[in-house]
Parts: sequence; C-alpha cells; structure tokens
Amino acid sequence: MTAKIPRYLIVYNALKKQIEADQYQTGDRLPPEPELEKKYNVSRTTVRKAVELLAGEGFVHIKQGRGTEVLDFKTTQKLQYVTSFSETLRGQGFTVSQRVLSVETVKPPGKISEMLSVSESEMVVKISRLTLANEVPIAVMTNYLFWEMVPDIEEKAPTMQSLYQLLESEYNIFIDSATDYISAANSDRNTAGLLKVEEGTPILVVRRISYRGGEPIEFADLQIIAERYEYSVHTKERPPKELNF
Amino acid sequence: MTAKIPRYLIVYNALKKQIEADQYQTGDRLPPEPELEKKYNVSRTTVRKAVELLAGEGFVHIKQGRGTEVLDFKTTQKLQYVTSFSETLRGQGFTVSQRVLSVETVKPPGKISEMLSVSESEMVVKISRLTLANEVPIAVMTNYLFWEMVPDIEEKAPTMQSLYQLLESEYNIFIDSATDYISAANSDRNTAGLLKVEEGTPILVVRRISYRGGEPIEFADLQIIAERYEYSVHTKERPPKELNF
DNA sequence: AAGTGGTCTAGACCACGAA
DNA sequence: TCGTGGTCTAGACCACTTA
Repeated sequence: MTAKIPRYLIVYNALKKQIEADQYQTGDRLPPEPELEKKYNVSRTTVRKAVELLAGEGFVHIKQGRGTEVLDFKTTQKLQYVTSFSETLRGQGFTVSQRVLSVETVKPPGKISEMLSVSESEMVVKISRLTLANEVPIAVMTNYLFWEMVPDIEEKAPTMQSLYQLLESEYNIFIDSATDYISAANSDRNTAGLLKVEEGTPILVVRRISYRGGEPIEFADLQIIAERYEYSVHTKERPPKELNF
Repeated sequence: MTAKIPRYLIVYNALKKQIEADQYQTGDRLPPEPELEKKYNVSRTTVRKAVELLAGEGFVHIKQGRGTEVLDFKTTQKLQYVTSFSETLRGQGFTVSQRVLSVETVKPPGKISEMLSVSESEMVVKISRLTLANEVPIAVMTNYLFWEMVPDIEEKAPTMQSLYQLLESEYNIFIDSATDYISAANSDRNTAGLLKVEEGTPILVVRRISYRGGEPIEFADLQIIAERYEYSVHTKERPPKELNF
C-alpha cells in the first residue's frame, strides 16, 4: 500500500528540493504560476497552495505583479515550530542525555493549577530531570502532566530520552502548539547545586504550556544555564488588516 | 472611493466578531462549510480561506470529519507576530516613554556586521535608548540600521516613540519578519546605572534581526530588567511531513 | 500594454470521524 | 452510513508592477 500524497505537497517538495539544491540564485524568481501548472500538470489552485507553503516557511517571497523571489534559505530557516528543548539541542549537534531526578504524583501547586486551568483536586504527575549536553549539565526541567492522560508514566519516564516522543509513541498525544514565557533569574542554591555552577549564575527561565487542539496538555519549567544555551524564535507577518465599516 | 475588500476577509471578520462577542461557547462548532457558503453567499474556496485564517490565529481548530471547533480566544491570543518591544508594552497597558541616549553614525562592530551581513566599510546608524514603563526604567535598547536606508534619521530619532512606526511612516519600510535570540545575564555596572538597579540584577537579553522580504533591515540589542518584563511567544504546528520516495 | 500574482466560482471526488 | 473537512479542476476577472 502506498501512502496517498496530495499533489500540492508533491509540487511543494519538488520546488523545495530545487531551492535547497541551489538551482536558483538568491534573488532569482520562481517560474510564473502558469508555467508551473503546465510543468507539474496541475491546476492553478494546487500550484498556489504549494508556493504559499514555501512562502510560509520563508523560502520564497511572493509579490503581486512582480513574481515569486527565491530567498536565501540558509539564513531564513529558523525554528518557528514546536519542538522540545532536547530535540532543539540535538539539532544543534549536541549529544543530549537526561537524568530523571524524580517522578511523583502530586496535587498541583497553585500556580500550576491556574496555568493549566485544572482544579486542585485533580492529580498531576511531576517529572524532574537534569538535562546534559555533551555530558555537561545545561538545564533543570520540571514537567507537569495530567495524571489521567498518562497512566503508568512513572514506569516509563525514568528511561525516556524525550518527553514529547514518549507522549507520541506511548500515549498517542501530539502537541500542536505551545506558549513559552521567558524570563531570567539568578540561580538559587538548589538549582546551582544540580547544575554544578556557582550560586547567582544567570539562568534563563522558560515556562511552557503545551496544547493539543487548544486544550492544555502539559506545563514545563526550565531553568537553563544562560551561558550555554540561547533561545531563538522567528516571527513573521502582522495580522490581516482590520475592517473599518 | 470605497476600499475594495476581498470577500474572504469579510467572512473572516464576521466570524471573528461573532467569536469575540462570545456568540459561541468554548467547544461549540462553527457552522459547517456548506452553511457558511449559503449564509454569506460565497463559494466554498472563499469560506475555507476565511476559516483557515481564523485557525492560523488560534481562534478555531479545524478537524476533518469532526468540524471546526471554537477555542477560547482569550487564552489563545498571544503575540506571534512581529511587534516592537514598546508596542508590546503598550498592549499590556503600560504608559511607555523613550529617552534617546545617543544617535551616532558608526562603523559596524564586528558582531553586527556579521549578523546583518554588511561589510565593515558600510556605515550604520546606532541608536541607544532608555525605555520606561509607567515612568520606571525597564530596558536599554540599542538599534543598528543601514545608514543608506534611513537618511536624516539623526534628526527624527530623538522625538520618536516607536522605531518601527517611524520606519513605516517616514521611510516606507515595513518589517515583515524577525528572529529573536534570547539569553540572560547579570547587569554590568554601566547598564545597571542606566536602569537604576543594583549591579548583578538579572537581565533578559534579546537580540533581534528584523527583515523585509528576507533582507535584513535592522539589528537590535535589548537589555531588559527580568523582574519587570516577561517575553512570551506562541508557536504552532510542525512543518509538513517530508516525502520519502 | 503585457505579465505577474490575487480573488472567486461551481462543481467534483476523497478521507476522516461519529453515530 | 452520513456529514464533516481535504483536495482538485477549469475557467474567469481583478490589481499590481514593470516596461
């Protein structure tokens, strides 16, 4: 059985492959839409959907009346998608390992129950981990999950390498969006001890709420050694203009 | 003369207005596409474009075979678009003021010329500002712009309230994407003095490169008092699946 | 004026989810 | 099975950019 692949994705991938293979110089234009229709034997709608996908990812810039310009994808490709902290580190070439410090079922602390909008009577699973990049401590991570969603996670958590991968493979939970709140602090004694740095070392604090279809799934608290990690985010475009009747 | 407004935007705004007016309970479904076609007397393509816009902004969640679910927009509306630091603060209800500390034309420091990919012989304009929220210092901001793009900005900068607004109104430069690199540090003596905090106070460091159509326009360095500001970002969806031929 | 992308239609068939 | 959204077509007209 062969997977059914939409034709717009085929066109999208063909064009993307050409761009990544440097078949266009930066500043060159993609063939106009009528040409792409003929070349791939699809309708205009399909061509446009493919090109709009590329534009959304920063590969090209579409301009009415002018054409579709190919951008320098090497400088434009940033992480604007949901990935876990450990996946990001791996993508940067580090060998990442996790040491699970504790797995407990607890009543949600006030702040957590508020952010996950869960009553304080519903139990949550709290997982604390030390993240090491190339064997060197880089962050202390604490995750809170709904106990009902992840039965038996206490047994699986100690050996996992990525929480998101575990959620996908074992519980069929696919995170599709997340909000990060980023601030900074000086490390307290406890955190500094775990990270093996001096008390007062600058810490990047990331609190993340993950969602699936608009429903909160997980709350995470990361305390990252600022000198060893940089958070990057790419944002694009302003919202569509409002109407003024 | 009346502005020509696309029909999909009319449908989009009508639906958005209904959602914001709480005409749907969280979890309710939007009318199915065929109904929306009749109601607004447009084709299916137009309905879909409107609904996809809403989904992209987190107002609804589209699921094949199930329907289009209305989400709680109050908790979903985050800043995933390009806005300036001062615009964000104003959006949070602060009265924001800027004190321009200096405006100079300089040769780009090595790091800047590298990040903006500009030769060190091309001059850049360096603007340093102190940002105050409700009259209290909150950040020191340094912007670097191509001198050729912003002639006479030395005269205009001292009175501006938002750099992005100045770029748009005076130079017709519209930023459409940006990448932020976020880290943390302890304030040094100079920064601490400007911000009127103790040396060593945690600082959130944001370095931003702004683009227009893939071309770098501006580099910014923000040193923000961590206790007074939280950076938030909403990310969504993973990239389309790759094809494996 | 010519060529590019932007909007829109009417209709078809497919794939997923719930009853 | 039925109703939902997902993909796709062929063709039309509009709006912007450039020459």
